[in-house]
Order: sequence, then structure tokens, then C-alpha cells
Amino acid sequence: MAGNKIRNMEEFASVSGISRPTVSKYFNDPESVRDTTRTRIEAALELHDYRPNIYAMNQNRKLTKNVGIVVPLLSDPYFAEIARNLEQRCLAAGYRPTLFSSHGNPALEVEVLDTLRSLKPAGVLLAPLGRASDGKALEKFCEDVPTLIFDSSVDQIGLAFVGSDNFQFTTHITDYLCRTGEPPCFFEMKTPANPNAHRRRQSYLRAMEAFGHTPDVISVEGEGWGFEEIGLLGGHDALKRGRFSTNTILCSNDRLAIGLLTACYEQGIHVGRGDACLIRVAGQDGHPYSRYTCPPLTTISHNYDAVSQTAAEALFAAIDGQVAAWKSTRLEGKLILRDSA
Amino acid sequence: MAGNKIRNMEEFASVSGISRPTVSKYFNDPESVRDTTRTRIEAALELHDYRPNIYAMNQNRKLTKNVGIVVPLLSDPYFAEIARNLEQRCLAAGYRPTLFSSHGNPALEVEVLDTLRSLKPAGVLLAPLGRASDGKALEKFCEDVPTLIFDSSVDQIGLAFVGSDNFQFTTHITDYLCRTGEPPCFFEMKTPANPNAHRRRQSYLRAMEAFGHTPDVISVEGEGWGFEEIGLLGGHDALKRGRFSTNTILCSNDRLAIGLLTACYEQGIHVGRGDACLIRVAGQDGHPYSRYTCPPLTTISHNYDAVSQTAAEALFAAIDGQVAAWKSTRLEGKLILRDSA
DNA sequence: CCATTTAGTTTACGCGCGTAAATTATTTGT
DNA sequence: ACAAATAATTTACGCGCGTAAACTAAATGG
Repeated sequence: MAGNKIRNMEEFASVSGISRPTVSKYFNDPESVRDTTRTRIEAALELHDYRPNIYAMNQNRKLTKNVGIVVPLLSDPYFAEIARNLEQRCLAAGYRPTLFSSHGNPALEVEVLDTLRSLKPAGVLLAPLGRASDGKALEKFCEDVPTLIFDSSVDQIGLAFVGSDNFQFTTHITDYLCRTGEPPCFFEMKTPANPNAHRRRQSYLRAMEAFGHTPDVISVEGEGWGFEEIGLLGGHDALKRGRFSTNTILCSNDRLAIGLLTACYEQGIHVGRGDACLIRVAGQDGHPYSRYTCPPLTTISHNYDAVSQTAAEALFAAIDGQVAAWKSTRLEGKLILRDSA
Repeated sequence: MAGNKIRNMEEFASVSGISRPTVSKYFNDPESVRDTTRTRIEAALELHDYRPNIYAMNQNRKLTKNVGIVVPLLSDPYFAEIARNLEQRCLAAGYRPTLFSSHGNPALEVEVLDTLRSLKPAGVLLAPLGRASDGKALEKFCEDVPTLIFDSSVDQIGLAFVGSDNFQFTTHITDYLCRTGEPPCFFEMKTPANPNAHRRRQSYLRAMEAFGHTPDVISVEGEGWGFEEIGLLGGHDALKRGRFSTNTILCSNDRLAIGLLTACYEQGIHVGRGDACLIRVAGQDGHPYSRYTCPPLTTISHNYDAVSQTAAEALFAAIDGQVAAWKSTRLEGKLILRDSA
């Protein structure tokens, strides 16, 4: 940490009394050198505050220590949270994570992948936009770069897929709603950006049939990733037209539910389980803000920790050369009971 | 775009019929070569799909085209939004933005700056954690790297500061609240993470005096960046104890207000301007979710676009060598009237 | 203790590009 | 059309490190 300016690895090697190739080996993987050597290097590191030039480092390495993390929309707290989680795991495992957002834009997603390619990453954790994604581009990218797909799956590309079990999500919460009141209607976007939405609708239909109820799907208009706004406008419209056949509404995701709750509020419709309440509303995702809606939102939550841990570990294993057949891991969600349903 | 694999700039130069140094010049700044040359290079680019190796590129350049964007907490939609905005502006200006979050942790903030230093960025757009930041480390960083501070200012470090005018924010909304009902109490964190909070309290006190009212500040306990939770718990406590001396509450920021609204809901206290409402609640920031609270939150919003534009342009000007004395730009906020107050 | 394994050292080369200097070609202005 | 200005080319070097090969030193094991 003291001032002596070290200009390159050569100089640092000489002041630490170790040869440059060995020092290089140390920075590549500290565990790959003998204990005594490592100690000496780290002692010198304390004294001289040297960091290898990452550009020179990565230039000749076939594989860098970089890991790309790509999410569809960083301003969605759900993705922000999972990205944060993944970032920490990469750091803990000795990788250099870099965060990218597709900003809900398929063209930007392709650009991000292009940028990523030129970073020669050891691996990539990619949550695709979904239906809007350029499938060909994704597939080609996965061929070139070890990529683990998470959150929403697109064919059988990449090393593996890790996400939540949307069938279990919707079945479970539909079951809960049926047991505790009227069977739910299903509130969703007509043209959802995310493929998970389709699974959830399917699962709702299946569950309702299994429970002997008539399903009722309300699909509202709206493009893009402004889910709250779509839920708000669509909710207003559906409420005014009396399109909900029961007093219970299961939303395809929490952000739609947040918008719907606002619509209910603005129409003076009390939401919740109490006697004075006209309808019940539930969401899906366990969105960070779901605790703070009015009423607080009953939802089924992703297991953030487990998803990110499984995803990160699978990627790291693949980087370490452990070959494994493509597989899809879908983790169960946990029901979070609050006042809205 | 066609398949021909180009391995390096040498090869690309030969297929495009231009010398390598000139091609290098083109990639450094396309405008720096003659029109006819640029056309020929770009034609070859269409055919051969070559991208310079960024590691080799940045190794010898004194100044890269990298720009670092650092925010305290990416999972806060406010920062996510402004980061997104800045990112786009960097791309548009031909820079390569990289996003970093301090995750609300001063130690991580220092680590981020260290990482950033090794990226040799042309400039950095930094929103510091604030009071929790390691001031010395920030100052030292600003000496080494052209850094523009935004959102919350820390001394007179860096090239300049760009943010919102917190005095105007609080004065303006306090004025509005006084004119339209009872004067507001001020709801805040006792130990806020953000220095803006202090300015806002000061400004509230000053405004209340100016308007001839007695100020009433309610400072709630709570550490860290979980503002909604702090607002929720602190709100419950304050409501139960009857600590609000008027029926109007101005929150130090929107996230606290979101928590407070939930507390009000859970205690059956109707919020809003209507006759059946007991209290009014207002926030500050123009948080992306403030539209969707119940009731929708009256707030005073940052001018996201203007802040990010001013910040980005100031940084780019400095990178281009335009020297300017340190200055602080504080932009006015816009009152957004909704149902909560 | 010596043979064997393991780790470190020396030496040497190359990655892909930035960049500078000297030279040659092209564009300007009058 | 010709000189002056501008742009492109040629040539050459170096950045800081990865990495491979051949060698030497140190740890291990019986």
C-alpha cells in the first residue's frame, strides 16, 4: 500500500523476489503456487500496491475471468435484485462480473451480446428478453460463449437453464385462492414480453380445470415493459366493464398487480380479505415492492437465492471444464400471504 | 457481415485496401479520416464483420473510451432510471459505459473505484453513497480520474457537481402543502444515508419559518438503504404515538413515503385530499413507482433528463479538454400533484 | 540418502494494437 | 498548372502480459 510506484509485473516480480512467470501464475490463480511463494507475493503486495494491467492480461488469455450478467431491464427491481445477487456470487468466486441491461429492447440485446463477445468472457449469465429476442442471435452467441440462461428459457440453448417453476407457481397460488374463497380470474397482458407469462396462463387454465372451476382469462392491451401502467389502464377498463367473473383476481405478475391495485383504489374498490372488501388480488414473483402495496400483496415468490446460486454454480462448473448435458432446473416458489388475498 | 474470418486489424486493413495505421485512426475516431477513406473502410466492414480487440486497443491508449457510471444502489429504481439515462447518453456520444453499484456499502464503493481505476476510463459519472463514503478515497480517485459527481455532492471534489436543488424541492412542496391545507410535518430518517436528506430538513425548517408555521420533524430510527421498511416501521410507531402534530406529512423521500402509506393503510387511516381522508402524505424524488401507490403519491420530481444530460455533457466536455472551474449545478424539481396530498 | 515428483526460473516469443517519424500521394487554393 | 497543405502509407518500435520449453531448485517418499 505504500507509495513505491510499480509500473509493471516485471518490476513487481523483482521487488517481491519471485520470477515474473510465477507472479503471472499467481494472479491467474493464487492457489496454483506454493504456499511459501504465495505468502511472499502477498507480502510484497501489501508493500507496493500493484495491480496487473487488465488489458494486457486479457489480451493473450484465451479465457478471461470476466463474467457477463445480462438482464432484460435493470430498472425492474426484480431483475436488479437477482443481478445484484449474481454479481456478488461472481465476485466471491473470483470472477469479474459486468452488468448489462437490454432495456427491454431486442436490438439492444443483440448489441449487448456483441459487446460481450468482444470482452471474451469466461461465461455469461443471460436472462433473455424472451419472445422479443432474436432467437438466431442468441443461439449463435451461445455457441461461441459459455452461456447459462436464467429466468426465462428460450429453446434448449446454452449450457443449461435455471429459473422458477412457473407451473408450480400458478398452480400453487391458484389452489390457495380456490381454497380460501372464490376461484380466481386471471389478469394478464395480451402480448406479454415474457414467455413465462404463457406458462402461467397455461398453468392457470389447467389448475382451474383440475379443481373443477371455469377459468376466466382477462387479457389486456399494452406493449412493452411498463407493466404497472398496463395493469393500471387495463384494470380500469376491465373493472368498468365488469369483466371479472369472480371476486378474486390472480395477476400474471406482481407489477401488473401493482397497477391493478392502483386502478382498484382509484375506483374506490376495496381490495383484501376483510368483510368490507369487494375483491381479492394476488400477484406472482415476490417483487421487492409487493410488501408495500396497499393492501400488501399476496404473491408467490421466486426463490431468488436458490435461483442465483444454482445458476452461478452451474456456470462456474462449466467454466471449470465440468461437462454436463443441457438441463433445465425449475425451482419452486414460496407463497407469501398478505392482506390482498 | 459475411463469414470471412478476420483475425486482426492487419488483415482487415489489407482486405479493405487501407493501411493499418489509417484503419486504427478510423476506429479511434471515424471523423479523423477522409470521406473517401471512411467509405471504403465502412464498405469493408459490411463485408467482413471485424471488431478491434478492445484489450489490445486499450492497452497502449493513454485514454480509453470507457466511462464508468457508479450509483449507490442499483436496485433503487430511481438510480436505475438515472443510470439507464446516463448509459444511453454515453453510448450516443461514442463511449463505452460500464455500470457499477456500490450496493449501499462504503467498502464496496472503494472497491468499485479501484476496479474503475484499472479500467483507465476516460471519465466517471459518480453518485457517491454520501455521508457513508470514504471521503479520502473519493478525493484521491477524483485526482486520478476525471470524475463528475452527481446526485449528492461531497465537498468540492471532481470536475463538477450536478444534481437537484434540494432546497427548491422542499421549499416548493412545503409551500404547496401550506397553501392547500394544514402545514406539513416532516418525516425523515434520524441517520439518513444520503446527504440530500439534511438539505431537505434544513429547507423544510426554513420554509416553515418563512411561512410563519411551527415546524415538526419526526425522525425515525433505522439504518441502511431499506427506506420503505424504515418508513413502514417508523410510520406505524409515529402514528400509534400520535407524533404528527398536523394532518399533513411531507416525507424526506418517496421511498419513505411508500412505507408510510403502507403503515397508514395497515392502521386504517385514509390518506388523501378527500373528505373521508384523515391525513395527507407527500414525497420527494418523483420515484418511478410513486404513480402507483394507493393513493398515488404527490411528489416533487427530479428532472431526470436534465440532470443526466447536464452531467453527461459536462463530463464529455472535460474529456474533450475543455477546462472549466469546478461548479455546482442544481436543477429545479417539478411538482407532481396526485391524490395523496 | 537418493530417486522422484513438484514447483520455480530463465529465456524467448508473440498477441493486437497505438503511435511516431519519414515518405509519398492526394487534395486544395490561386 | 504548380506550390502548399493535408491525408495516407511505410516502417518500426513498444506496451504489459500470457505462455511454452528447457532447465534448476525444492519438497516428498521410502
